[in-house]
Amino acid sequence: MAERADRPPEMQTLLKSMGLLHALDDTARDALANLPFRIAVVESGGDVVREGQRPNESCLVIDGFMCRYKHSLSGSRQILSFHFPGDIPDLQSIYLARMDHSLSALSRSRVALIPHEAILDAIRTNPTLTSGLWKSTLVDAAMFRAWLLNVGSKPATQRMAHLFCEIFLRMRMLGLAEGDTFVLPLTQVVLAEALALSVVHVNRTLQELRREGVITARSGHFVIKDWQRLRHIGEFDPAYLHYSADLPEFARN
Amino acid sequence: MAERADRPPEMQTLLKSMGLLHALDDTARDALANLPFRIAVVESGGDVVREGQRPNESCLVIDGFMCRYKHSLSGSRQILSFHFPGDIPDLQSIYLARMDHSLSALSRSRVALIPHEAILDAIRTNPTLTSGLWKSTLVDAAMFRAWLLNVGSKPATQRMAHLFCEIFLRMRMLGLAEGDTFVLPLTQVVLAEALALSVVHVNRTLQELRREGVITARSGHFVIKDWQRLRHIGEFDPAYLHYSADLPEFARN
DNA sequence: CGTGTTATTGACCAACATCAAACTTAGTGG
DNA sequence: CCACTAAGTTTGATGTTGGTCAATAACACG
Repeated sequence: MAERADRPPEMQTLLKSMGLLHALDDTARDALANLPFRIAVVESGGDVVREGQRPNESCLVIDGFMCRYKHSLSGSRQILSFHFPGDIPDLQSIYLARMDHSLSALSRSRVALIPHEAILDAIRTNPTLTSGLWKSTLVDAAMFRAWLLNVGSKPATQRMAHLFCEIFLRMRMLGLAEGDTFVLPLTQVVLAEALALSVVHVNRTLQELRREGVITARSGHFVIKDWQRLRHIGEFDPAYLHYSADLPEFARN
Repeated sequence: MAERADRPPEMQTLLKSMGLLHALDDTARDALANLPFRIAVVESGGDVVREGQRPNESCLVIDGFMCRYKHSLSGSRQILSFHFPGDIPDLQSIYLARMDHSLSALSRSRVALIPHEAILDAIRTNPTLTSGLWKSTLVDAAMFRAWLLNVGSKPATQRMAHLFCEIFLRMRMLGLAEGDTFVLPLTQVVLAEALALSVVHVNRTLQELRREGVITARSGHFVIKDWQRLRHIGEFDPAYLHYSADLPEFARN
C-alpha cells in the first residue's frame, strides 16, 4: 500500500490548504509535493491514532472528513476540531511524541501518512516550509481558543451558529462548498459532542435555527440561508482563522 | 526603559522553562540568552496586548503572573490560559499578525518585550531553537485541548480540581511552589472566568473541595492537602503538558 | 422488509446562573 | 491606630438553561 511519486495529485490539496495561510515559494512547494507518503483508507468512525500512542507518521487528509477528540473517564466524548482535505490534523506529533487526543474519520476517508522523519528533514532545509507548517499549528491553537470561548461562554444557539459559520467558511475557502451549501456527515450526535450539548438539545437548537430561517440541515446537507444573521447570532469573526488569502465577498464586512 | 545585556538574568527563567520541554544545546541557549529585549512593568489587571492589535514584540514573563483571555460580545470574559515566569504567552504573534485574544497581568508583573525580528532571526539560524520554540507553542495548544475537554464535559468540582492540578504541577516544575503550597493571586472572579462558572458557584465549589479536605485556599495561598484525591477528582493526567523533564515524585504514578 | 442508526417529542429534573444582601479583608489616608 | 472604602467572599432564595429518561418516528442499508 506504500507508494511514491514526484508530483502526486494527493499533495495538491495540501498545497492549496497551506497557500491560504502562508505564501509558499517554489522550493517550499516542491518540498511539500515531494514528501513521501503511504495511502491508507479509514472507515467511518475508525481511528487513525489514539490518545497515548506514539506515532511516527503524520496524517494528511486527502478525501473525507475527520475530527480530533478526547474523552473523560465518565465516558463522554469531546470533539476538539474538524478537519478537511489538505489539513494535517496531527502535525503536532512531530514534536509531541505522545498523542494527548485521538484522530478519527467522520466518513470513509483516504489519508496520506507522511513519516515524521521526512517532515523533519524538509523543515531542516526549508525555512519557508518551516514557517508555513508552524503557522498552521498556530492557527490550530487559535481555533481551540475560539472553541473554548464558544463552549465556555455562549448559550446553545450562539454556539451552534458559530460552529456552522466556521465550518462553512473553512469549506468555502477550500472550495468544498458550492454557493451557500455544504455537505458533511454531521449527525446530531457528532454536533452534540463538538458543542458540549446533549443530543436532545442539539435537536431543539437546530430546530430553532431552522425556524429562524438561517439554515437548513437534512441528512448531511446544510444550506446557509442567511449568512449575515447566522454570523450575527454566533458572534462570528473570522479573524481567528488567520487566513492570508482573501475571504469570499460575503464574509468580508 | 530599553536595555540590553549579554547574559542577562532575565533570560535565565526562559532557559529554565524551555529546558523542561526540550533539550537545548549550547548554541540554542546562547541564542536565547542573547535575545534583545526591553523591560516593561504591567500593573495588575493591565493588558500587554489586546485582541485586534498587531504587535511587533513578544512578551516574556519575568516576574508575576499573566493570563490570556477573550470576551464575547455579551461581555463575559473567558480566560484561556495562565502564565508564569519563563513563558512567552504571545509567541504565536510572530506568525499570526493580528491578536485573536488579549494578554493581561494578574498581578503587577515585569515582562521582557522581545522584537519579533530578533526571534525570527534566531530561528533562521538555529534549528534546535526553532524546534524548542515551536514545541512550546504546541504544548500551548495541548493545554487548550485539555481546557476544552474540561469546560465542555466536566462538572464544576472536577473542573476546578483539574485546574488546580495543572497550576500546581506547572508551578512545581518551575520551582515556584514550595512543597505542597503555591501562592497565586487567583480571586474567585478570576477562577470563575477561567472555569466558565459563576462566581457564586466557584465559591460553593471551593467550599466543597475544602470540606473534602483536598485543598486550602485563603487570599491567594493555596495548599494541596491531598494530591492523590485532587488528581483523582479532576481526572488529571499530566501527559498533555508534554514535559520532557522528570515529574516530581508525587505526580509520577 | 427487518434491523439498526438517526431524528424528534414530551415530561421531568438538576446543575448552575442570577439576584440581592451581608460580611470579611486589605488597603488608604487622616 | 482607626475610620473609611473598595474589593473580595459568603449566604440564601429563586430562576432557567440544558440534561436525562423514555418512547416514537423516520431513514438507510443490507
